[in-house]
Amino acid sequence: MLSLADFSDLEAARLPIIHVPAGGNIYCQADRLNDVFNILSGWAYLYQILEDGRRQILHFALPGSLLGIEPAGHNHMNHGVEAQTDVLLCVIPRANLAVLREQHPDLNNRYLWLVERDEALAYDHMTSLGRRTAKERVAHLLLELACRVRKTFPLAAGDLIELPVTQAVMGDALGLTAVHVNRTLRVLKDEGVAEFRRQKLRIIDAKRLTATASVSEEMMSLWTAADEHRPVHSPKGQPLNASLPRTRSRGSPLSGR
Amino acid sequence: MLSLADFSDLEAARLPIIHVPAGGNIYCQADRLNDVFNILSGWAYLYQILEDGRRQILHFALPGSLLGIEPAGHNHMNHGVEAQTDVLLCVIPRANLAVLREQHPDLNNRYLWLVERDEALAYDHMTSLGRRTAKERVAHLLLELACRVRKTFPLAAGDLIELPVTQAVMGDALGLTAVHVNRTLRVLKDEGVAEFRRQKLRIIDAKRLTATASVSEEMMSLWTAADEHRPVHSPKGQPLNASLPRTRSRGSPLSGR
DNA sequence: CGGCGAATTGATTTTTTTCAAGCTGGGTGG
DNA sequence: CCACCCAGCTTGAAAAAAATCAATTCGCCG
Repeated sequence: MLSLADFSDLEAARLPIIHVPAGGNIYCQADRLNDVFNILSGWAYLYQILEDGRRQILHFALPGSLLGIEPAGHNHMNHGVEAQTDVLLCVIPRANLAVLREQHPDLNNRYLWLVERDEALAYDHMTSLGRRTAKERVAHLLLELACRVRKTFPLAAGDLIELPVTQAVMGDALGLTAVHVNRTLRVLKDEGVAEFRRQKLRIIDAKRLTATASVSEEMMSLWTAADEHRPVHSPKGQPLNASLPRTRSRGSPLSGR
Repeated sequence: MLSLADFSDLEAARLPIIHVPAGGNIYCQADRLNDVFNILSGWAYLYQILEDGRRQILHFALPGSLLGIEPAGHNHMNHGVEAQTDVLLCVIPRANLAVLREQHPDLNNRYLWLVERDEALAYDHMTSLGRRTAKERVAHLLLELACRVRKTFPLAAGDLIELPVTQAVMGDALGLTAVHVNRTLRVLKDEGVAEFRRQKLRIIDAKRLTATASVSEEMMSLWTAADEHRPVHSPKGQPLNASLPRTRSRGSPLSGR
C-alpha cells in the first residue's frame, strides 16, 4: 500500500502549493481525501454541519496546523474545513506522509503532538459549550484566539489584536446565535473588560477577561505553544514551505467526491 | 531522557496492573503523570471541572482506551479521569512507551489511531453540545454508547443494553441538568423510541432513534471500530494484558501532585 | 425497617433563541 | 464625488428551551 520511496528531503514528498480564497472549502464533510494539508498562511476553521444547516465550528486552524487527519479505516472526513481568510496550503499525499513519519521520528512526534494538542483544545471547547455561560464562552474564545495569535500570556492591556472572525462565526463556534454573541460582546464592553469591533479585539482589562472566561492559567500554555513544524533536516526553514504558489478556484479544490 | 532499553516484549515495559474501584479517580485534572494507562476492563470517563464545580464529561473510555495522553511540553493533564465502574489498568511509564513506539511501528500507528479516533469523537460531541437540542443530544449519546458496547450497527429492535451511566452523568456529558435529561428520556419513552431505566437501555425503534439523534450513518463507523490493541509480537493476546492484579484504594492512586 | 442514592414530577425563573426592523461603514459604479 | 449596496452589526419584543427550586417516590441494600 505504501510506496517505499525514500524522501531524503521533505520537499520531495509534497505536491505544489495551493491557494484557497477566503470563504472557499479546503475540503468538505464526508469527502474522501488522498492528501493532508499544512497551512502555510491564513486562517481556516473545522466544522460539522447537520442536515438542516445547523453548523458547529470545531477548531480554528492557524498557520502550522495540519488538516485532513482522520483515523485510519475511515474513508471520509467527519468534518469540513473552510478558509476564513485567503489560505496557502502545502499538500502532502497521505502515503508519502506515512513514509515520512517512519523515516523521521521527530516528524512523527511532531505530527503526534499536533493531534494531541488539537484534542486537548477540543476538550477545552467542549467544556465551554457544555458548561460555560454565554459571557464566559465569549470571553474564553476571545482569550484563546488572542493568545494563539500573540503566542504569549498575559496580554498587554490596551493591546489591539486582529482576529478575522465575524460574530456569526463566533456564534457557530460557541453554540450561540450571532445575536446573542452581539449582546454578550456589548456587556463585555460595558463592563470595561474587552472590546471587539470590526474584527479587532481590544484588551481593556486582561486580568478580568481571564476571570470572566473561568479559565485557569495552567490551561493556557496550550495556546502559546508554537504550531509550526521545523523541517527535520533543513536548518530552520519555513514550515514545510515551498516556492511555487499556484492558484485554485473556489470550492473544494482537492476533494474527490 | 529516554532509557534506551530494548523491550523485546511489551510485557517488560509495563508496571503491575492496578485496580481502581468505581467512583475513584484514575488521575485528576492538573496532575503530573509519569505513566499512561490502558483500560483492561471497566468504564471510566474523562472530565474537566471548573472552580465552582460545574463539570463537563468529555469522553467515555471503554476497555482498550489509552488514558493519560497529553501533548509533549505540558506537564499537567487538562482533564481528569474517574472510574465509572471498577476498572483494571495496565500502567506503562511514559518513557517506556516512547521507546516502544519507536521500536514497534505498528504500535506507534495504533497509538496514533487511538488519539485520532478520540479527537473525531470529541468533534461529534462538540456538535452535540453546541448545536443539537436536548432530545437530539440524549438520543445521540444513547446511540453512541450502545454502538460502542455492541460494536455493531444497526442495533436490533428490542435489544437491552447495559450502560453504566446515571442520568446525572449523562447530563454532565451533554451539557444539560440531570432533571432535563430525565424529562427528555421520558419523551423518548413516550414516543416509543427508546427506554432507559436502571442503567439499561432498551432500543424500541432503532431507525427512529437514529433519526432523532440527527446523525448520519457514515459517522457511526467510529463507534463500531475495535478499541483493543493486539500486541505486536504476541499471538492474539489480550490488550497489553497481564496476570498480577493488585488492588489500590480510592482516590488518585498514581498522581504525583 | 430504615437509609440513601437515584429518579421523577411540578411550578417558576433564567437564559437563549427567534423574529423583525433598522443601522453602519467600506466598496463600487456612474 | 455621490448614491447605493450589502454583509455584518445592533436593538427590541416575544417565544422557546433549559435551569432551578422543591418535593416526593423508587428500588436496593444492610
